[in-house]
Amino acid sequence: MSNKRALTDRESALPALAEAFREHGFEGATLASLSKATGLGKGSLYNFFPGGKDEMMEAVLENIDGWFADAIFSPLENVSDPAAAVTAMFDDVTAYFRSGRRVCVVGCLGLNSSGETFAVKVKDYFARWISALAHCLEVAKVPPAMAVDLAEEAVSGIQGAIVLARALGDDASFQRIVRRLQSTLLDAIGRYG
Amino acid sequence: MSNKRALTDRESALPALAEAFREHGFEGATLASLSKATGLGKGSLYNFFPGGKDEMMEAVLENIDGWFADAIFSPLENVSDPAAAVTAMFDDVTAYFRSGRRVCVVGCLGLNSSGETFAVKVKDYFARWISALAHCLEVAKVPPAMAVDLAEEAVSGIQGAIVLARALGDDASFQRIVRRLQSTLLDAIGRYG
DNA sequence: CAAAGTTTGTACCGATAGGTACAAGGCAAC
DNA sequence: GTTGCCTTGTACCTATCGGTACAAACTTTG
Repeated sequence: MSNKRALTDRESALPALAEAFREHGFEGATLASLSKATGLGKGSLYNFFPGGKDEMMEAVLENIDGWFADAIFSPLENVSDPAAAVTAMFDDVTAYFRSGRRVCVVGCLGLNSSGETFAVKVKDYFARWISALAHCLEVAKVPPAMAVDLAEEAVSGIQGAIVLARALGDDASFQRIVRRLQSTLLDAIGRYG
Repeated sequence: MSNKRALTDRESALPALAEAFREHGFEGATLASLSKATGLGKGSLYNFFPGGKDEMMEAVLENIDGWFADAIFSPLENVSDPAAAVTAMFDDVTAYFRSGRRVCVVGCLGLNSSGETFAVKVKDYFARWISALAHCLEVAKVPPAMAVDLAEEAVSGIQGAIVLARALGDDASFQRIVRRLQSTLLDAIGRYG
């Protein structure tokens, strides 16, 4: 297979690209910084991503979305033990966002106008997260309207915790907030399950 | 007074500057866009803000902080009726952030490395908000540890609501989340007050 | 090894970034 | 009206932006 190498390298550059976008934002990330982050020259970068920065971000979003689909969304959508699934979600999310030290690329994109190009992907990511979590709560017999409300609150709360933890430079606050969100959900599950 | 005009114009440019920084972020806001937003030429901009973009953002932060100090922090710090103060805070915040359509400049600054220059101001803003709100809850006889937790949760929750509402393009979600946060606080006040 | 295709560094492009210099214009005080 | 200060537009600077071109180097295939 002639394109095996190419695809592999393109794929393996994504985490570094994601990290660079996380650190500097989409506008703030220059080709020079992306080149340094990945260890690839400009030539290679444009070889793998002919569409430039836009295509790189697109690929990064796809990659992130894939990770979340596997690690977060699917387990919630195909849940058998809701309480365990919720606990696992919070554990995975805390690890993924490094207790708020790591920023959510998707959330950040939505915040300024440079991300308008990716608006659909951003929206879908959050919509799917909320509906997956709401489904999980409904399986635990939480009334549908309340399930959606709680799911929305939890996803939003995680984003807020990232903002606050970054602003205060204090991941302990992230942990506290997320722990509270988790018990709110577990309480609801316990109440109806 | 010879410098009255100058100071007035500098001050009156701040809202437009803030809006431009909100829309494009700090890195994304170019001098051209700042010039267009304020209606001031480059010459005037550098006359009022010799330090360039950094000084403009500094002034914008100062301005925002002043507004919050007057409208949000002080009423919480010098509270007599905690329930009314909390309700007023949520009303003012909802109006200020236009139900999440408007982004929080301070929160955004904390998210990427371009805001490191302003880290102290960002941190102080959130720290003061949380401690003012916690104080308000303590006046309502909420136990101190719980007051801090609730305050942290509320401030963080507002930031999360902005992120989510922007991402989904749906201010109704902002309203729902903020209403929930408000009742959580009012419940606590009612329970102990 | 030779042929064919991939991957890479380097040099380069026009556009625009943030910032400076400065002369012309506007405005108050006398 | 004239003086002196403040304000402003324009022209200009260098650095860097995202992006292109392309030949050299490397792989893979036979």
